[in-house]
Amino acid sequence: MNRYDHSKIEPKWQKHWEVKKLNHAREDSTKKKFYALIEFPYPSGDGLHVGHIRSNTAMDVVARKRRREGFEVLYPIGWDAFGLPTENFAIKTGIQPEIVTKKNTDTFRRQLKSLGFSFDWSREINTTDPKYYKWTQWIFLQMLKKGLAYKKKMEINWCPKDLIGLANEEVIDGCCERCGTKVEKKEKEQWMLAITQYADRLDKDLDLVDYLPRVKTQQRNWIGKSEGAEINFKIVGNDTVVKIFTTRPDTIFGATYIVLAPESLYAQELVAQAENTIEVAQYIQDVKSKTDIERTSADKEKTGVELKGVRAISPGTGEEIPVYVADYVLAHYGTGAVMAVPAHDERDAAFAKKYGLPVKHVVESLSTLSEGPDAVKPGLPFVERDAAVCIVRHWSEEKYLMSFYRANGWKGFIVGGLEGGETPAIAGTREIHEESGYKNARFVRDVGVLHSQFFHQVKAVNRSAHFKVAYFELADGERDEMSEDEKKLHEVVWLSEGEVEKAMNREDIQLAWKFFKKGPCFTGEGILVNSGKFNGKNSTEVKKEITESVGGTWVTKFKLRDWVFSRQRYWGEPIPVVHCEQCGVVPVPEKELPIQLPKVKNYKPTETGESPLAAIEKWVNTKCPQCKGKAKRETDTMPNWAGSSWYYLRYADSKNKKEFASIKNLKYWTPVDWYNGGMEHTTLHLLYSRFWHKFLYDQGLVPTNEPYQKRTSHGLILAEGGEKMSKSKGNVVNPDELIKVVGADTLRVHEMFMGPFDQAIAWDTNTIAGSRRFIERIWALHTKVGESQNTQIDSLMQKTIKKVSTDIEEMRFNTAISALMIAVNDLEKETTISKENYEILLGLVAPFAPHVADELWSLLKNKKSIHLAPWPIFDEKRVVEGSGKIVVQINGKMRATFEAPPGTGDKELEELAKKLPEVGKWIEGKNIAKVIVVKGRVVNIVLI
RNA sequence: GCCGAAGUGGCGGAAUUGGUAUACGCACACGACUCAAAAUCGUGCGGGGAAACCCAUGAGAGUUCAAGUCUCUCCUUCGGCACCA
Repeated sequence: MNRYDHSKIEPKWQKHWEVKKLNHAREDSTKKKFYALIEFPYPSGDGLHVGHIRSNTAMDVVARKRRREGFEVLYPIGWDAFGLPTENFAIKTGIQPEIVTKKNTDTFRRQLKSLGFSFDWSREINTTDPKYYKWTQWIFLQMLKKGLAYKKKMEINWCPKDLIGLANEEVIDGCCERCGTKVEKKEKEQWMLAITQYADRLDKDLDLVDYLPRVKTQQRNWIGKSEGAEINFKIVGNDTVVKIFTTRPDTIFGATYIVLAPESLYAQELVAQAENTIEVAQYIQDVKSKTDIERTSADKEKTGVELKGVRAISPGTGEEIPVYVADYVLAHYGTGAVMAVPAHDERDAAFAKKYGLPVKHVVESLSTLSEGPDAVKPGLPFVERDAAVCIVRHWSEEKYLMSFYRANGWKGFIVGGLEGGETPAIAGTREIHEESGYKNARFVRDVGVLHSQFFHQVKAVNRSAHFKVAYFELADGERDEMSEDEKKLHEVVWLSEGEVEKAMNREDIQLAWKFFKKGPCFTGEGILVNSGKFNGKNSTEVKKEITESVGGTWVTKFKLRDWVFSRQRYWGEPIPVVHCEQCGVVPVPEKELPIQLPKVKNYKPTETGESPLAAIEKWVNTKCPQCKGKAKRETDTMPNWAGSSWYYLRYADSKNKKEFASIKNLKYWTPVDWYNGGMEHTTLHLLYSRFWHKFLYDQGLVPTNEPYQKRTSHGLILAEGGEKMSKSKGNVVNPDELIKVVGADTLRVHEMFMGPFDQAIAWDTNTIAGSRRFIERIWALHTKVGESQNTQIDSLMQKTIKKVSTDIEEMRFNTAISALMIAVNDLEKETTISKENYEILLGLVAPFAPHVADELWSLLKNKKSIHLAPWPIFDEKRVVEGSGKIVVQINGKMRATFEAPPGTGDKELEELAKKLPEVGKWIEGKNIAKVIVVKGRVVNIVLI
């Protein structure tokens, strides 16, 4: 056999591995286990995507390496087969989803097998198999039992033309994806899962697992934990109390009104008490009829309406303040009501500005310089001083007067002390004249107040300055000469807005400018004022104290919302409950599971928006398990996230008829050691399955707190133009064709070599030739195997073992292949290669190109598969120290290289370097300041 | 707006973690083989320059004997979240 023919080799070895059950995982093994997992595919009609191949190959490489390292490896596969595309296909064609699913999974199975993935096919699962979804339903019942599943009225997206409820992803720009009709909102009772009860643990336990940092942060942001205070605001004249949530209880003395979310219970309750009930009710109605996009679009102007005659008592000041209903407050977060502090919250500021509401400042900024010559000197006392900061506009141009102080390099505005209770208007006018000579400055307005602590170099004291920022305009350019003293201290310049922003080099001055340009809304930490007994204190430090003083409580809130678990669809797991006229919602007894999907003729939802199951009377009408009276089955089905929330557990014991998986098997296999999947699943699937797992853990049904020990993510493969691959764009790459032409091994190698595994990359069919050549070269090398002794080659192969081994662990597959290519290039130059070195090469290539590796391995008269051979072990003793090439730098620039035996002393290297002619011409007649020698690598000669 | 990742040849991308920038592959050019082509093999391949050398890792500063790598500022691109009080 001489020619490399992938079309013969690949099916041959695939069959061989299957017959020998090479990839079957055994839980009775005495070996240490390793559970490798990829996200099981949705078997779409498009067939396998090159993206699937990328992540499957990656974990296949890891799994194959682990087996050879002596682990008992579970690398399973199955089908996440419930879902919309199949159902929509059924609606359109009338073909049963089961039949479509069967056809699609057959295609996927054939394709995956043709790629030689080392899946344990004996554990194959399918979420649409009643033997599987029996347990999905069973887990739901356990949640129902524990009160984690409940019903709630929710709004769904409703297409009035297709008469169908739409998932969010089916709504494009507020319109139905398929018919373009504007989507309406419709209220429906929906099943919910209380994932929020696990919010804190889902956040905290991220500390226990080894996930990609970006996965962790994305989950943390999604969960959105934040701490704050709940504080009651009494409504004047009756018993109503509005509880608000705030993370800034320290600003409570600045609350000038409160705001209720339109959908909140508070709004519903208080609308009747308002003098303008009709107006408010109309506003609430208007908000409801808006689409999500209209409501949340980027920088939409805030709207709202006052509840006239309704007043709340601010618990800090005891003052009566107005009550508004406005859609910038969300009903589902916090308590659905907020106190508005326009002085210290940007949103409240915008709203207050629009509706002319009062602004009360209660926190003043305090910046303390801690770096540079003006940094506060510890130990020195502070000298307090009131001062005006003067922002001065040019008389004819859009320019502002800045003052550059010579002593400390401070670039700011003209500052002058306020003597004996002066106003900034008076003091400012005087100081502008004194410091710049300009005579006709006119005070326009106060801008804001801020405090600053720094070391005053001229006065040699720590200064605690209270800056009152004021805005002036010059009437004309009339000016006196600046005094010599002033000229020594600073110079004044006119700068445009952009130049001002670039020039300012102190935090306090930047804030002064921000107040001037954008209004004095200050959202930072600072000193309290106008806050009764809390005046002068640090705003952050007294948060809890203030909360307590107004009778509030300190609480933790989450952005995460409960999971809407109902779908008004056919192709999903039926929710296993019945609705009894007598007993209400009754769970189906566990022994009656699974509740199977009945066969139907029409897969379209009913006109009332219920799932098509509602039309199957024989199925719907049933008896109540409790009272045996008339009852109707729940016709909602589960979302396709349900089956995928626990599938990794089923793999541990996929044939079990008594339990979803035996605890014995779970104890052996779980947690999943390494789970690779897409970033797009970070906040849904990954979080949902962590939630289910924790629930099962709490019931004692699984042995671990977390399902996945390690989580990594692959980058997407895009079409050649860089867009997403999609059937509609016609840019999908067909793997069958590629496998036929270049072979599975080449395709696998190519996908690993394309680029960094975790980054998105555009497909490029042209470059695949390089991967094919690589394999052909490995093939050709087998004719060179013979007697050979070459320590250089031995060393190279040892280094390659090390590089490939660590690169696989870090998922740097592209550089692993690159190292193998380098090895092949060097081996090609030899006339003979030792069997040992060739076997090392094959051993390292095997996880990437398993078929050709096994074929060549057998040509070397090995009886057992290469995939049963131990993973090559790096032997440091056989590594020959590098050739001893030393780089000579002059002032850090490479000028020459020379050879020196490894272990040459530093001094000797220096002397050798100096003797080189290329070096001599640089150092001749120059003084050498010093010479730096990096052991065995660099000699850097530094000239003066 | 906030959070995260990244900017290196014609292209995909390397760089022992601060020590020869452009490994490996693709494309391209030339040569060998061939009647010819493909395949294969060999050589070359960041820019400027005859050369000595000089310039180059998004831009600008800084630290260092030495910076793609560290620090700061800015620009661009891609992801995620988006009125979360």
